[in-house]
Amino acid sequence: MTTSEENYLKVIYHLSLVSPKGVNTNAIAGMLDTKASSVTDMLKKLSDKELVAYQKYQGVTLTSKGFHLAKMIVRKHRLWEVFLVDKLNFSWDEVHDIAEELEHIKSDSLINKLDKFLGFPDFDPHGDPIPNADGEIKKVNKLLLSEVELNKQYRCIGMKDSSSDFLKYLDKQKITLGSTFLVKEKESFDDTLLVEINSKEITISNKIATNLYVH
Amino acid sequence: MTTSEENYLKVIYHLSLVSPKGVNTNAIAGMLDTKASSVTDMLKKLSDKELVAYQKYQGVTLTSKGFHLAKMIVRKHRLWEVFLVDKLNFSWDEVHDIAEELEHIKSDSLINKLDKFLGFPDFDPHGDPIPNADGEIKKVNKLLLSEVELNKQYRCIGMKDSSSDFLKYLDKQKITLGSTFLVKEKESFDDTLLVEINSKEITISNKIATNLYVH
DNA sequence: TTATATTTTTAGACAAAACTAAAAATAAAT
DNA sequence: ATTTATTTTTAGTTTTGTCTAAAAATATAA
Repeated sequence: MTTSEENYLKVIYHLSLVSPKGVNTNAIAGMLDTKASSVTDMLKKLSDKELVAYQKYQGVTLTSKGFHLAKMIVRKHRLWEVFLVDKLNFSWDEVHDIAEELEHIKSDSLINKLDKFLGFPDFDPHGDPIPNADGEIKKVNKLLLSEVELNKQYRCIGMKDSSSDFLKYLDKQKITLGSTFLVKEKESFDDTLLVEINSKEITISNKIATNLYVH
Repeated sequence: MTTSEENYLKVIYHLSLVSPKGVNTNAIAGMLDTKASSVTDMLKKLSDKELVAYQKYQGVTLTSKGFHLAKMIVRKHRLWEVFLVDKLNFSWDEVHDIAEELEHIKSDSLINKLDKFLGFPDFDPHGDPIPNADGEIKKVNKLLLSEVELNKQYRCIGMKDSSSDFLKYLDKQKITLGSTFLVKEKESFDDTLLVEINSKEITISNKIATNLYVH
C-alpha cells in the first residue's frame, strides 16, 4: 500500500463513521484537499484491490479488509501521538501533523513494540480510542457537554474536533482530559453554559459545548 | 526534499567518505539498486538545487549545503536506531530497515526532542557516530582488529559493515560494543587471530578482523 | 595509437497520482 | 415533468522517478 492509498482509506474510515451508508466523492476530496476527479481515480484502484465497495455515482464503503487496514492506520497514528506527548513532551496541539507522517511507517513489530513501550494505552492524547492489534476498539458511553444534566458531575474524556485552535482554547481555560465539569446554568437564549471547572466558574459557548465529550 | 532526493544525498555522503574526489554514477546506482540513467537524472536535479557539484562524466561531490543536509539525514537514522534498540528492545540487526523509513520524517523539533529523550547519545547501536544538531561529529581514533598490536587490551567500538549477517555472527560469539579483546597470536599464513574475549579464547578470521573497529 | 571495453548520458517511454475541462448522471426546484 | 444545479466521472495532461535502448565520452588494452 502506498501512502496515498493509506490516506484515502483512513479518510473513508473517518467519514464512514458519520455516513455509514456510503461516503461521497466530494467529501473525500474535501478532507484530502484534492479534486473529485482524483478521488474517482483512486476509488477505482482501491476497488480493484477489494479494499472498498464502489459503484459509480453511489459513493463508497469499506470492505472488511479495507476496514481492518484503516483501523491499523488509525492505531498507528494514535499510538505515535501518545509517544509524542507522553515521551517526547510535545503538547497535544502539536502532534497531529507529525503523527500523520509516522502512521505510514510499515512495520508491525515496530507498532506492537511501541504499544508495549507505551503501556498499551486505550486512548490517545485527545481522548480518541486506540484500536488494539486485532482492530478492537474500547467503546465508551460519551455525551456532549451541551447535552448533560444540570448540577451533575462529569469528566472530560475527549473532543469531537481536535483542531489546534480548539486545543489551545482548552489549554487557556486549563481544561484537560479528566477535568471535572459541573453545569450550573444553561442560558436558554444562546445555550451558553455556566460551568464549574477545577473549582472555578467559567461560561462556555454552545460551540465549545458541542465539541467536548464528557462522561 | 523528497524521500528519493534524501536517499541519493545520503548515499553520496557515505560514498564521499571513501572517495572524496568524486562519487561515480555507477557506485550510486549500485547502492540504491537502481539504473545509472536514473542516477544521472537525479544528479541534474540535485545540482539544480545546489546540493551537489556535478559535471558530466566527472562524478559528484556534495556542496556544503548538501553535506549538511546529508548529515541531518544520517543523524535522524542513527537516533531512531538508538530509540529502537534502547527503548523498544529491538536487536541491533533488526533496526536498519525501519530506521531507513523513519529517517525521512520531516520535523526538526521531533528529532531534537528525540535526541534529548535518548540522552544525547554520541553513537548508534553499531558504534557509528551521531552528528549533533549542528552536524558536528565526535571523532574517535579507531583501529581495525586486524591492525592491532599483540597482547594489548582493546575495546570493541564499532564495525565497518553492519550487515545483519555480521551482526548475528557477533551475537553468536557474544561480542558486543564494549567487549574487550586481547590478541594473543596471529597466524601469518592466513592472518587468522587467536583472541581472548570475555576471558574465553576464540579464533577470528581475517575477514571478521578487518570489519571490527577497536580502540 | 588505434581498437575494445566500460561508464555515463541522452532520448523516449511508462506508472502513479495529481490536475483541467468537458461530459454524464443524479438531485433539487420550479 | 421539465429545467436547473450539483455531483461525479471521463478524457486528456502533467510531474516525479523510474526504465530501456542507443549514443557519446572516457578508460583500458593490444
